[in-house]
Amino acid sequence: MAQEALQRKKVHDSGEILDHLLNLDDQKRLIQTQVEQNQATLNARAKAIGTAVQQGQHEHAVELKSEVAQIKQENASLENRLHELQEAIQNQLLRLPNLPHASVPHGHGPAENEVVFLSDPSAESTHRELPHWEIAQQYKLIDFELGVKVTGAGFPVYLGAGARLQRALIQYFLDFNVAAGYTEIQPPILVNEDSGFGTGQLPDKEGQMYYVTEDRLYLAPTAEVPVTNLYRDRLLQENELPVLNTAYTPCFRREAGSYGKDVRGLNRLHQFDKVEIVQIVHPDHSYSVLEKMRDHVQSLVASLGMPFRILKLCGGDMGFASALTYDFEIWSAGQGRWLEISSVSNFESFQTNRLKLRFKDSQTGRTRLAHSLNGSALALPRVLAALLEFYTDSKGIKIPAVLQPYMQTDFIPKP
RNA sequence: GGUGAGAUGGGUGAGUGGCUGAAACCAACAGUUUGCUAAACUGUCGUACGGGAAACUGUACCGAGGGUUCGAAUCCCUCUCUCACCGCCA
Repeated sequence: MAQEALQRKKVHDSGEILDHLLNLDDQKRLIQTQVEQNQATLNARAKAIGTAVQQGQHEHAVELKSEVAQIKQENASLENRLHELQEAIQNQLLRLPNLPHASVPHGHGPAENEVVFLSDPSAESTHRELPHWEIAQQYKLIDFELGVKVTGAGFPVYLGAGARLQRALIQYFLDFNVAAGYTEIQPPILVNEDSGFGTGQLPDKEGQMYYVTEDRLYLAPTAEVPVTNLYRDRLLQENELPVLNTAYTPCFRREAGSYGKDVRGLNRLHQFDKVEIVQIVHPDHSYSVLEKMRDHVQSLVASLGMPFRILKLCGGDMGFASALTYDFEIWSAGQGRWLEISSVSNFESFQTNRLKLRFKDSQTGRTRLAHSLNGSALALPRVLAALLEFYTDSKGIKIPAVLQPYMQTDFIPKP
């Protein structure tokens, strides 16, 4: 069953890996039993020596000591082997992706994703003259060249109304999330190695993250990492669930090896802004919560008034840690293509297992792993791209109604 | 960067070699009692892994890793982190 599920996530040698794991586990158990039996004997002997010495039976004590020495020696090599096996199992396990939910479509890539919502059947026939990078230049909203000078490609500089538009989007998104019950968080943007493992970026995405060698810290690729890790090593009471957090952070991605028109303008950046929502919930409710998060993001995207669609990702296109993912794509009217602006996922216990994030089940009294979910609400650059393309006409840029209070205007006239 | 102190269960916090998986208190849970709430009383109450159908039982864990010892939360070494004071600084 696990093998079939793994194959859906494009783990081709899943059979081998699982056989190997099961084999390792059998060996481990066998040796663990032996080691523990020996240790039980040692513990008993230690006690016996104690009483023997107290009662002045020194010869008996000496006898016992030599016996202990022998068992210890025997156990040393067994323990070494046990540690080796445990490490091997851990390494294998860390490299195994989360299993997809039963409803996840089969498939290898974007072509097999399932469109589950389309805001407007004629979306793809919506065309505008200019791509956003030309609008941004004309209106002096973004200067890509300046960013290259200061840092490098993929680090745009937002200017004037462009900068204000960024701030308006961030604030609107945060306010929208807070109104839905999310608590706003301002987390650190640099995270340590443990946090990277906690949410599953490590070891899977080593090399995708910027790394500060001097202090051994990673630049967060998404607020998901610091915000979810807030709850690492926590044992929550059941009544503390669900946890709803939202956070705005810049996000940093190295994204090596990408080039061409797919990455022009705001399509793909090394630094970008994103407002994230994170929930930590009772495992029995995580899928109904996922649907609620999907609805929440849907109404947020819809409020911007542009064509968009929702995809249920197929196994091959899903992330390492996810069990079920909905992607939101907005129509880029100037480029004639869909752009991903949000990804909403249920990670089930994949992250919480690594995080040791548990709660006390009030019915059974047992500790159980919570489930974690997150989603973008929303990622800025492609929203801005689509917005500029969709709302610009020969006279200027119309500001969508929901952003007008933050922009303090409804229109940016053509210069 | 310098100096000093520290790291124990959900929390506070005792514990300097065997009687400590760990006192006490708080929180939590179950029950008793008073009409509800509150209070009081009684009891339960760490985690992981192994064995067992289960009752239960074995092992490990007192920041992490090593060492001394028959025996380590307790002694020694290394590392990490936290706190305080000083220096520097938005």
